[in-house]
Amino acid sequence: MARTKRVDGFRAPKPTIVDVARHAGVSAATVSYVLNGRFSQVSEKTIDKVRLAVADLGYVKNLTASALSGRRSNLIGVLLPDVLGADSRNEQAELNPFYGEFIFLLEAEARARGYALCLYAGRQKDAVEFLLQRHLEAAALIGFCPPDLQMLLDRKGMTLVVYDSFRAHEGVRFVRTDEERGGALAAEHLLSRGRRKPLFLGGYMAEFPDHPPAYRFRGARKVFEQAGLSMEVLEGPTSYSAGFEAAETAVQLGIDCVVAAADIIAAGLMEGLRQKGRRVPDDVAVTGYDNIPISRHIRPQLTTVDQRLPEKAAALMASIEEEDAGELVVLEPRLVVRQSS
Amino acid sequence: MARTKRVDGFRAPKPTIVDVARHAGVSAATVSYVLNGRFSQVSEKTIDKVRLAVADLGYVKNLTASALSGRRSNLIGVLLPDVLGADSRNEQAELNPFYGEFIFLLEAEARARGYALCLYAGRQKDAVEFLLQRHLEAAALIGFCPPDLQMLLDRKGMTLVVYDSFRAHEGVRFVRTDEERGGALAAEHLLSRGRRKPLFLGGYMAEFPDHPPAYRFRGARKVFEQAGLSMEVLEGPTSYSAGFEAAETAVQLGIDCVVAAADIIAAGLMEGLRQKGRRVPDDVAVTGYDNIPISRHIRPQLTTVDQRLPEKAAALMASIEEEDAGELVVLEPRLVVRQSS
DNA sequence: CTGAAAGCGCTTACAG
DNA sequence: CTGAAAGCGCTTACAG
Repeated sequence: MARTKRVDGFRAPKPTIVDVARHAGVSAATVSYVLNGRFSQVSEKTIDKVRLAVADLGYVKNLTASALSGRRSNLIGVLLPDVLGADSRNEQAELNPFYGEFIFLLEAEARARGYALCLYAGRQKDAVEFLLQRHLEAAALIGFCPPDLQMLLDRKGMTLVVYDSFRAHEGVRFVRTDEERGGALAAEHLLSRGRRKPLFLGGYMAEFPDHPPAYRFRGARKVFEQAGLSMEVLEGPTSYSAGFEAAETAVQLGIDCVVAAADIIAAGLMEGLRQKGRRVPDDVAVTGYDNIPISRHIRPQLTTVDQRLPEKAAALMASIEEEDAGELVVLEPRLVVRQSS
Repeated sequence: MARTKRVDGFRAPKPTIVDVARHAGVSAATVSYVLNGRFSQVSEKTIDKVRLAVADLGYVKNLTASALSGRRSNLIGVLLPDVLGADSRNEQAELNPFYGEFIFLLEAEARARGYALCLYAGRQKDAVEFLLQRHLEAAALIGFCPPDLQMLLDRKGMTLVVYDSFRAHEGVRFVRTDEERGGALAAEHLLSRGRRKPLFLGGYMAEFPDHPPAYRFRGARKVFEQAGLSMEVLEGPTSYSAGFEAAETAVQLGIDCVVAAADIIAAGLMEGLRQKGRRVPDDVAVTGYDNIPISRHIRPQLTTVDQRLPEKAAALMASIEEEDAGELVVLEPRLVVRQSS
């Protein structure tokens, strides 16, 4: 709208509600009622007149005005981690494929409910301003760990749903998978395959005991401990190269199975093991986590724990929309057995 | 904003420009001038007073109101293909990792210029309504081939930038890579490696002569023809499984190199070839297209053509923002030689 | 069932 | 340099 453009034909000015009202021979208020489905207040005949006028004029409601006049904006803010920026811990600046997939899932859920998504992936300190400025109805925090963002927004009355986080705050909603159960699932599976010398690979358990990898780790450890076994640990970032480089240590440790904190790590590890002449799963059984597409593509195909992304996207939107949604939705992860174990 | 929530403390009402004005002892108009950097119209002393009041009150401008009152919305619509929906031709419903990466790049570019992104990935027929409703300043079309969308929006005065498309429309801007050159790059490389029996794999050249794969195909064919060689063709969707299944035909054809229309196809092909006992690159040299992360991860690492995504994201935003941006920005692709060739 | 009017929070000519 | 006023396009009590 900012820029005027040379137009060969005539520029159709966007009709407003007043134009529709005039065209239909009614008041703007009446048009508004029809538009918003307040049919109890309008006669059938009037409804038809308005609808005809809307069609005739090609009227499209201006949601900006609608939002300003006190109604809902139908916009949901999605706060994403600053993967491209300096905040990121990922030295490769390589994107977890998970995000793209999740954004599409979320968008579809939002659209089905009449919302649109507004993205923000900048620095956390500027996130509040973003959310407050845009008249957003709610915010979904993905991979975001804002220290006081949640309280700040709560004071402004904005609904917040935090995805895949464990930090508990008053009045904030959570959607996540039972990560500990996921780790346990992987461990139980490896045990059932007769593995006895496990290694957990990836994540920063000491530094971020609140992040998913730490939960996966604890879930796996508990299972092995109950079987009288202890699990080695190798911390590291969530990247292919981290997994690749870990192959050497894995070999030195003489382990016979690996619970990787993410598929991408497992993929790197398997290639590293292959180059060292170790066979998967014969010498080392490997499980990943996330069930990203790559896990089906590499050979051997990766056994992994499915995050249930579609269900989580749906739960997230439901949690945003429903007044009485619970404070916490926890979905059960699912083991996907393939060739690597 | 839609929902009222129980708040333990008091709910801080968002201060408005009037509150700031009152606090600073000036008029709302003056506050607006300061907020918008119209400093020539305000004395230094007043500017300070206003700024102080803004800080005191924690004022954040309501961009919805700002947009409505005739100014820019600072919102850009991003139209994505309906990969999850019925429109999609991708039977696996598997997301091209390209999109996630591109969205992040675009968001960063947009943010740096003061815009936010608003996503839409629904049916094409509803896209116009989406764009018109939200008071968007411009739209970026990614993988979208709207028949008359462009003209429709042009009549409404909305800036459009079409990404990776070749359809020429009056007054629409394009950003893309020189796909024909990319195909040529791959072919020249394979020729220089002594390959003489090429196959082009993927895309629907007859059905969609306007889509990138068709251009890549023609670029590659031209190079081989000039060397006196003819190129086999195998059309198909852009998916791992399509590549995997093509391995059989590739072997039957007795070709010694493959120009794949996408990395994901090449990845599937290489695994298929491996299972048939063919070695890459010894028996068959393979090139992909896109340079997605997976191309570095599979073994042998895939030789591919880089799309120059970051540059394209920047060019797209520049094209949206700059009044006098050209109608067409074409970036040169780049060959990335790895192990598969 | 329908409409006149005020208001959402900002911006922008227009006066002064 | 500063402010009063109208307006952006919609919604919502409030009358009738």
